Amino acid sequence: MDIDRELNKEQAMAVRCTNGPVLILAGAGSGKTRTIVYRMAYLIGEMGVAPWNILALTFTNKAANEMKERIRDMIGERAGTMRVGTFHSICVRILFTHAEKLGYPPKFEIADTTDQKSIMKDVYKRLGVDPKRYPEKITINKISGAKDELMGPEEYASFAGMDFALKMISNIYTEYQKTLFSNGMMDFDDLIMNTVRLFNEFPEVLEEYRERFKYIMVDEYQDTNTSQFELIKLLSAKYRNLCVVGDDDQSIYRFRGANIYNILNFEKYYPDAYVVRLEENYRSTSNILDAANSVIKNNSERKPKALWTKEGEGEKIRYRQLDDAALEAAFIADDIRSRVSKGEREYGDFAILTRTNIQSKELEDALRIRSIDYDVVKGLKFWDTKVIKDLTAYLMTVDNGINEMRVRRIINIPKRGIGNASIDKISVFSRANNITFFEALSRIDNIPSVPAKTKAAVRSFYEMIVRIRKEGRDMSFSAILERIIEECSYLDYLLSEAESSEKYREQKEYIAKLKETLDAYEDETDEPDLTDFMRINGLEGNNLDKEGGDDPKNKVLIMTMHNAKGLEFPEVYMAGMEEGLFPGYASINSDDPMAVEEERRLCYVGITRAKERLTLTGARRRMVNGETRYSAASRFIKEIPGKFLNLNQAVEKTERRERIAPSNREAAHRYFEEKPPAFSTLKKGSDMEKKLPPYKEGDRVLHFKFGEGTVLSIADGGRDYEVTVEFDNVGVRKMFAGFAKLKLL
DNA sequence: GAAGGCGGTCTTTTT
DNA sequence: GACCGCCTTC
Repeated sequence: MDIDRELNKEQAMAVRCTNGPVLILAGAGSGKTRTIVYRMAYLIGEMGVAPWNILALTFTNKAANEMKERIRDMIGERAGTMRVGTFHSICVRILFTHAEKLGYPPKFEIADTTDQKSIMKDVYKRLGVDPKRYPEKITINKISGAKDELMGPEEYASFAGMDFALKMISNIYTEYQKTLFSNGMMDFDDLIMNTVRLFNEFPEVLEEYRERFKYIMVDEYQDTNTSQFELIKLLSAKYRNLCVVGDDDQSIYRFRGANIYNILNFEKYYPDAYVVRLEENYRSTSNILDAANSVIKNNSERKPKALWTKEGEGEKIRYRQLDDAALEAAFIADDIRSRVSKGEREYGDFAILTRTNIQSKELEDALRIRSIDYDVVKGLKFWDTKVIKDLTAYLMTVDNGINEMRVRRIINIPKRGIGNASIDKISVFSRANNITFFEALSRIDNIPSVPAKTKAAVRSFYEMIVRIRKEGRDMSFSAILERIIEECSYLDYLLSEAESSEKYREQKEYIAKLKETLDAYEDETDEPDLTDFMRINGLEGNNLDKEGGDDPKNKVLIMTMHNAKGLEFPEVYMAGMEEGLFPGYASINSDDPMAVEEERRLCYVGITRAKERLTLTGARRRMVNGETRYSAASRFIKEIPGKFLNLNQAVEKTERRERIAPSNREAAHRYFEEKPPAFSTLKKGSDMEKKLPPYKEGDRVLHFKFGEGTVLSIADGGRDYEVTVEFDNVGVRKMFAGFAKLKLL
């Protein structure tokens, strides 16, 4: 390892600065991971630090795995004793050893988003809360936010005080927490909060980990929330060897509680912190980098910085506005295909980035039709599927039956004639007698007012589980799973429920995948245990991409920009660059100006994924929530100076006409004749004639969808006029006069 | 208790 | 357009 030759000056400084708090401000593509990995190797190789004294915290499993791999490449097997993982997985490991101190069973389970929802539903029912007045989702978010700020139910109660609505949330929070606890579960936020609690309440435990983790590094520091900050603060307080790496411009998880001020104020919190800035970008051409810079500089809350590169200008960034989402997808797919057929690229060189997951549908269709290999990188989908939820609930019930929620889930799957009324009675009975829900099943005869038919069904369900449990003692997990599927005729059930054969096939694939995962787990674990299995996998969202057919590498990747963080591709498409989608309506309409800034950071992340060629696309028309929505080009496009952009409108026109499906041709023609392009900033040489709308400020107008409203202002937006209208029912909206077709009243 | 129909909501992003 | 929960009917 020759630090001075293999790293630049700043990177080398970051590596050599091993004592005390260090803040590495690492711009996109500045060799951040490289620096971290070298730093760890340096600590071990040059400073004589024992590998097991190093803790590296990341935000995603992907990042953790990459880091592990790279450090292993550098220092070999010794790397195995370093602790590298996500905040959540590290906390799980700590809690695994100490959960009993907090009163949890040592085999606690992790409640994922779906589990949270069903627990919340149960809580609402018991407390008699109206989900219409207090939507579950919002409540879950509030509770999650409280936990991020380390507020337990008691603290929340005193914070709520006499405020009625807050008190309601507080009551729900208390009951929710009790339910989780009695099910032996922790949700994601609990993992962090409880670890902090453990450290605060048991100083000897904290001391143990302080000694263990003498050197702490935190990646993606800009995404940490308050509880995570507290955690690393506690852990690092003794030796103070805390090195955080991040980029405030890439903070994109505020909605999940990330506190950007953790990084913005790091130097205030640690006045003696050594600060290194990595500003040389090794990834992108200067056109791409300059575009990214010019977008992000519109944000107010950021540390000023200047990314630069030795790379040449490269190609200009292309922007294409197509007429609808299908044409947008077709444009991208054709573009990729032509690049590949010319032999310039392989499929694996391309990534298509989207703002939302739903956007992938059209893109997938377009790629599939053209036989282009692709993969969609999806979040937690696998473990969140109905089939997997069902079957793991079965497995856990066979294993121990402790978790009421899981038993309830499957007691009537497939239909056995055990309805909600009876389930509730059993639940009440179990509480009254202080036994578990599953135990109550064996005493179903003692529960009054359950119909005889139902009782018989419950008995046979209970006996089946006990039977499989007994027989399964010396079977592999996947064999037990097969037994369950057989005994319940689960496949028949799926077939009868499935709305399409395609879906059924997919579900069977999921089952096969689950079996595989179970087998792999049993193979590589000394003392396999289903609770442990669930815990590991509940935290690892997408290991679906591990398989991926013949050549998993050579595929076009479709993913959200959130998912793309930390990755890079020779060619990147950013699809859906439209006002209302990106930035999304929620952020535009938010009264918090920081909301749009977060979207802009996401845009910055997207742009900086591209190494050589970046294409931005948008659709004028898009189906959203079952209705057509017209949108103007994203403001982010307008923030990119023209000199970095290439707008080849002529090309677009011919492409567009070719791609229209015959059935839509007529409608499309009509559409083109009527509608001038909405995109407005690129005025030079416009041959469009813009017409002054027939209304003026203060006039009452009618919109085909939004109804009546009053014109607030009309602004010259280049090719078209931008009209702001305050609608009586839907509030203030901005639109282009050419599109909106407002009628004067 | 189950099945089928209706109406409301959702789509931001994830550990 | 899809999904979910609620309601009605059998």
